[in-house]
Amino acid sequence: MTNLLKAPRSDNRLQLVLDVAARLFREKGYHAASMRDIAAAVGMLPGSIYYHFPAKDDLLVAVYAEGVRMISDSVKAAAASAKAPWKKLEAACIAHTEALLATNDYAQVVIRVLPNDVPAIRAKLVALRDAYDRVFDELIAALPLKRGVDRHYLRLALLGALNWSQNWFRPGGDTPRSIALRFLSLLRYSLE
Amino acid sequence: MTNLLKAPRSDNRLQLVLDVAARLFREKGYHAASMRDIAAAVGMLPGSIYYHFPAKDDLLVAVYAEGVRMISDSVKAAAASAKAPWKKLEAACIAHTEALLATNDYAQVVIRVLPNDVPAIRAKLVALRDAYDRVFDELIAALPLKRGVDRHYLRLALLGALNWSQNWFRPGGDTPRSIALRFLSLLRYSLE
Amino acid sequence: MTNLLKAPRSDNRLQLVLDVAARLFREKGYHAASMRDIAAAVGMLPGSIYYHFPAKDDLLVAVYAEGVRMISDSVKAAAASAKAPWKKLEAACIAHTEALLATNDYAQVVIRVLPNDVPAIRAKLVALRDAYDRVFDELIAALPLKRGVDRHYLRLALLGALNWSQNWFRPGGDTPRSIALRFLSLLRYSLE
Amino acid sequence: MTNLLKAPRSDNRLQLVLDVAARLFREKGYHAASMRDIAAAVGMLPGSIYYHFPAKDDLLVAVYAEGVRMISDSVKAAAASAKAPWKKLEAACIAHTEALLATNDYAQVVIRVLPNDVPAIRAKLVALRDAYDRVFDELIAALPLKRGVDRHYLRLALLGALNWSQNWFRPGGDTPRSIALRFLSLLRYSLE
DNA sequence: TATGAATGAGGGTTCATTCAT
DNA sequence: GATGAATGAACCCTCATTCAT
Repeated sequence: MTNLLKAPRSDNRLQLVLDVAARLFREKGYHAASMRDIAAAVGMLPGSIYYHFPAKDDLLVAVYAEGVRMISDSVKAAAASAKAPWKKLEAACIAHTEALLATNDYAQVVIRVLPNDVPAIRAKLVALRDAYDRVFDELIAALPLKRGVDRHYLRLALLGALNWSQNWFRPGGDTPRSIALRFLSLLRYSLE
Repeated sequence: MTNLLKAPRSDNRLQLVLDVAARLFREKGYHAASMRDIAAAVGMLPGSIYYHFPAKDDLLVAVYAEGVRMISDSVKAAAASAKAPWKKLEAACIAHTEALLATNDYAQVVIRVLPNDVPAIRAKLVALRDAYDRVFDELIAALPLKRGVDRHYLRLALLGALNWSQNWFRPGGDTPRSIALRFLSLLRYSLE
Repeated sequence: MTNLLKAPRSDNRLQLVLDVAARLFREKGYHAASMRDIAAAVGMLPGSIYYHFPAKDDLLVAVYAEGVRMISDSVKAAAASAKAPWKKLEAACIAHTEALLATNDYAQVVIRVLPNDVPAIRAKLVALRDAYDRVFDELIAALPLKRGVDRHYLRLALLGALNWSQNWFRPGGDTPRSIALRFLSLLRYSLE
Repeated sequence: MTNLLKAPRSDNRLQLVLDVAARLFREKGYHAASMRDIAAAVGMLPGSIYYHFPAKDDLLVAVYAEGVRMISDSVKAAAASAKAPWKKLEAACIAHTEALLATNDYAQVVIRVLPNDVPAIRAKLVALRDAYDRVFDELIAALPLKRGVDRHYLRLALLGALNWSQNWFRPGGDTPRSIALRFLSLLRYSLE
């Protein structure tokens, strides 16, 4: 007489490990967050994590993947809620920035931890980041722009400026939303 | 014609230590570059580094300080070589980007290693970064801009976009110079 | 007839670590006995000790606590085996001196390693020593003494003389027992 | 044209090194007081000490020897100032205890640092301690005592109790003088 | 006399990881 | 699923000491 509802139970522990890893990778970075730290925060012993993940590397990959999935979903949903191309991009940037600065440990790890920090999985992390960039490529492709504007560089500039905000953002000042709007408007309108 | 003033007694190993540390911090990040790595690359024993720097922390602070000094000098010199405000900013951005992406291990460390990565010296690193930001504040203050343009956010957007380029730049593609020029022009001119 | 309660899963290496630490701290003192020494004598790797004790300090505290417990138990048992106050004290002094000079690594560490040698845990070590002193305070409180005899100083003199014997005792000469008896009799009877 | 009065100058540096070493050995013990600590407190570089002393061991031996000389002189002088044997011993004990607890870094090192702490020079330190014990042997030999009193154990008990006071003495409480007097009187007079 | 610069060994400790239970 | 106990390598750093200058 097996209980069919029991299945999700095991997922919950794994999910908890992942949540904690995401939080600690965000807070301290990859190297400074040790498996011991993570295990302690989960309420497990260090060795027990290895039942769920074969190595620390894999934990980071899993967090990264989840981070990309989450921010991607959230950005896509935001974009879908608007009609006009610029409004879509605007909604996307707001969602992106909010995930990055406030909402979501997973998403923050994707920006905080550099692929170069873990050479063994660099390629995987880069691939995940790249996949996410496609979302913005599409939104930018839909914009009506003056001839000669390089859409590739526009994406690089926009996301670069937003991503870098992780380095100077302090809660209590401007909101992620207003940061996103300001950056967009700097790019959209002529300065002179 | 020997230099009688403060002639260093031996060939300056301290400088070499600093150079090597800058290179390894840039390549691997702070945590992944060990004192053993640095010592080995210098050709010293690990303990010998401590004659020159009391702790790994201090090595990073020294590299950071030197990085800020170098990039700052180079950016100021570039700006001084132009007359018009926009041309000054342009020269500064080019110098900044070149230091960041190609030229200078020290400068690259300032962007690559996050203050948050080393909590014990976070404040020092932030202060050094901030001091550098002032250089751009001045250049931007001199620009003739439309009323309503937020100069603070302009600096954040511009430097953010440029700094983040460390994460996607690959030698052999666009040059640092052209990256700087493209970003500037995206910001300067209306997109539509 | 197996013990179902709290059966230690493997042969208790923690106890072995403690025993070895006690021996080496006694032989060499705290600073001269390295974690590597202790690990080697146990047959472990240095890092493995840290599974059982978070720091060398804690190892010493544990040895000290065990030393105080052991000598305390042994002294109390000896005292309990006699009736008259002076006989009780005599038995206690003999037990104390035997633990100190011959029997017990743990007890010897309590006398050999000075609280001042490890400032970080000085207070803990002093507290443990003080707790032990109480045992003798009680035995001395029960003595029938001439008016005017300071019982506090009597304890200090007696234990001081006995403890210091660690510095001149050589096995093969007078036994701990006879040392204790001689010191006691010097104090008990008039010299002139 | 040499200055004949210059000679003592060089002695002063050596003397300073010795003074500082005595102070630090007393404060921290032998192992915890590093050559760096000593050099820094002298205002020298670590290597410079080796001009005066070939090794740390030798520094300790020198401090020990000086300590024994000083306390010996002081005890002998005190004893010489009294006439009666018991008064001589009393004066000696007071001088001994004052040197031990308050006055003299050198003397304190002789009690604080155990010969066992530095196996390489154990024999030398023991010999120095032993030489000092002779002073008390003579004073005790002169006492008029009841037959059967073991003078050897009397010295061991008396000095043991006094020396151990280093472990419980706190400035501000009883003076070294009164400690010495109390211990002597405990031994001298019958307790019952 | 002393310094500047280093050595070589070893200090305490932490790391990711393993594996029998 | 997880624990208890350990491994082996590496961590940052400090030690007493040396020696050309």
